[in-house]
Amino acid sequence: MAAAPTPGRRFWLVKSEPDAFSWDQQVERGVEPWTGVRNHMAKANLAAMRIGDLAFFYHSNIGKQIVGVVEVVREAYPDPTVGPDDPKGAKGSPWLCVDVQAVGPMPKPVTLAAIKADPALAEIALVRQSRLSVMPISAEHWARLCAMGEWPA
DNA sequence: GCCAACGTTGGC
DNA sequence: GCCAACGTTGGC
Repeated sequence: MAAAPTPGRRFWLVKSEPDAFSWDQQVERGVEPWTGVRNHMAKANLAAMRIGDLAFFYHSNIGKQIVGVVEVVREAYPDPTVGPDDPKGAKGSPWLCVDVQAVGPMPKPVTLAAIKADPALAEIALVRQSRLSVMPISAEHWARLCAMGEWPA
């Protein structure tokens, strides 16, 4: 069961529309570059990720639930999907991506409805900033969400 | 399909 | 630098 979190390890949540990139695809590929983030706050969060950090994999729009856990295996580097004619990529610093590896599926996916129904989770960014696609999760919230999902580690 | 939230763009 | 218009995201 859950030992104390590794010191220094931080926790995140990343969103993907399963139509575009799903948990099943993440599992098939193992390691996958997390690309396409075009929001400065989300970019700052990518830049803060360290190898060994863990993130919930959340399906937005379809499912609206946490379906798995991934681990950061490569820290932030320039997003190769930014084209030279990308209006957002052309100016200023490049957009970033990280590589993540599937760790395992959430035994019991944690739905947005369940998260919203839990007063202890009322402050998480998933609820408060619904449009942010990469966000930090506190150790306390991580533990609670893991418990809700019956995550074995 | 609608709408709220919110980031971006462009006129001034 | 302000702010209205517009586009996008994502929940409902």
